Amino acid sequence: MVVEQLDAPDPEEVIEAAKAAFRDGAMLTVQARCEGEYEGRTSGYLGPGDRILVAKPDGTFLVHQPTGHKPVNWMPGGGTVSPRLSEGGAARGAAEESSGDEPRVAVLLARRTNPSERVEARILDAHGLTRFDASDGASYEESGTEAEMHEYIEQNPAVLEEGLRIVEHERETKYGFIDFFARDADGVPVVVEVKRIQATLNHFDQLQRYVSLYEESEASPRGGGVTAGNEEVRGLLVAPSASERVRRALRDNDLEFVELGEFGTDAKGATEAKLTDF
Amino acid sequence: MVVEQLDAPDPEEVIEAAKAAFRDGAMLTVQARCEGEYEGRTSGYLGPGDRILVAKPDGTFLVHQPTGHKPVNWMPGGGTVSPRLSEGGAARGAAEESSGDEPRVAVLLARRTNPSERVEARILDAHGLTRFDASDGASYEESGTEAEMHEYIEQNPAVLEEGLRIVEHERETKYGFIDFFARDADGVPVVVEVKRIQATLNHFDQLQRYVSLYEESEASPRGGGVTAGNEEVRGLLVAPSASERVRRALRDNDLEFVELGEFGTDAKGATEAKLTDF
DNA sequence: CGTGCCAGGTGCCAT
DNA sequence: ATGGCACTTGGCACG
Repeated sequence: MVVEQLDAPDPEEVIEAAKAAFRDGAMLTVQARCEGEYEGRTSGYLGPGDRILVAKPDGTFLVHQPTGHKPVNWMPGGGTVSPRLSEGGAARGAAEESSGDEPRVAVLLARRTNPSERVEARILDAHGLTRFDASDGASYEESGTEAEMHEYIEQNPAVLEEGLRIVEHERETKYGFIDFFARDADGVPVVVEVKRIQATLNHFDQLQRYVSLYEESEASPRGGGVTAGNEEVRGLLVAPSASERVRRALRDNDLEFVELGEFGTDAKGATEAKLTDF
Repeated sequence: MVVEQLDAPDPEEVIEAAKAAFRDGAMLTVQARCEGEYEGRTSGYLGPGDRILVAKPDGTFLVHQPTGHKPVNWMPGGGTVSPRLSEGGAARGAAEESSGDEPRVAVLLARRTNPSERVEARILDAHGLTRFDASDGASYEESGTEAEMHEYIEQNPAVLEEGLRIVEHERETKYGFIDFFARDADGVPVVVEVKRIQATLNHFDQLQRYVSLYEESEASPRGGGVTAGNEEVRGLLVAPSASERVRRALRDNDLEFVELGEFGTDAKGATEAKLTDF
């Protein structure tokens, strides 16, 4: 049996099922009305409502509200999720609990260290529970990444500029990594920063950091010359597009923008994915 | 009935349940062996394996493998998820499908525009399905955010430096937003960038951008003076910590680092959360 | 709607 | 472990 479902389990059943699932390395899904609490890098509280809880064998824990892409609360893998029975009432403070005979509720507590943090979900009403003995050996294969864009540029530096010669890829410098260090047709050094998406001000920042570094570090060994020699380093920001703010920032700082989109589909045999389009 | 569970539903049942759930604005969870495919900002493929699929009424769609915090495939809200029956076989290419009498499989297709992208999950074997008519009016309340750190600094500018006076919060400039614009005890202008976490090179970049901008924009109206007057602007990066690289970058560019952690727990009545510590 | 920027960012890979 | 950086980043706030 790959899955095992419980309908409206009581707290004890939730705890039992959760313990068994974690013991056996199964995934657990619970549909429930619950409260949530997080304490760690920040802290927060989520009042009662209907959510889906997911616990994975690697310690991952997710609390999903009915809307939104991100879990409202979560714990990355590496820690542990421990189920336990607790007194009813709000997670907020014990003061609200008046009498001692409140109904017991199931609690899922996810913890980890480094950073030290915890998520607690108090299951006020479990509507459904599913245990899933999942087995998955596949891993996601992606293409169209910036790494591929780098390869494409390295193979076809002329798409950036005629006569450009790539000297080094991922050059490490005192302040960070330059995507490409190159020289133009006249031998002038060129620092290249590549972005797969529309360029932002932070991307401009990066390029500016690398270029000003280069100016410094290469100018200093000259010694004698005052602000000598090598203002002649160029900076290229390569991206499919850029906002006007970014273009102006580049211009004002004597940096250049190279528009490059649809890499890999230009020169080579392209027009392939168009068939499954609609 | 808040939840409705199906055990090992056949493809037709999956489609029916999915249609009904989407029509009624319910959340859908499916435990299944499936393939995944994404096409949009990049493209990618995920071979067969056991995963949990979650579809929300707002168009959110998630594919979760047995490990990892992030869904392996997903679609943010705003689009639509549409269920449909399709021929069996790999999503990879129609060429692999030899005969026409393959078993039909249920497919969940999530799409949106702007950006145009789609995720397709081909459900090869549905182990379990749960429909959840969830109702959740609560929203997450968080504290310890950078916004609160800003408030704290605005109330207690002396924690940054004795005699510092905050002039403006969130000042907009030509290239972006300065967290604080201030003046020190001598009236010298100070640009302040605040980070809640360990400072990174990008954070240094931001501060550097704002400072050099200030130097420019204030120097130009002076007109006559050659590189006149106002090199005298200071830049402060405020964060709980910073790597050595960042500290050096700051030093080399005549910017300053102010270590500030545990904001709000210093001056005020603190030592509160320590009780629920273990 | 785009632009800028924070996020409990997360994940990957390097030293 | 720490650091630098991309990410189908997502999300919010503001012009």
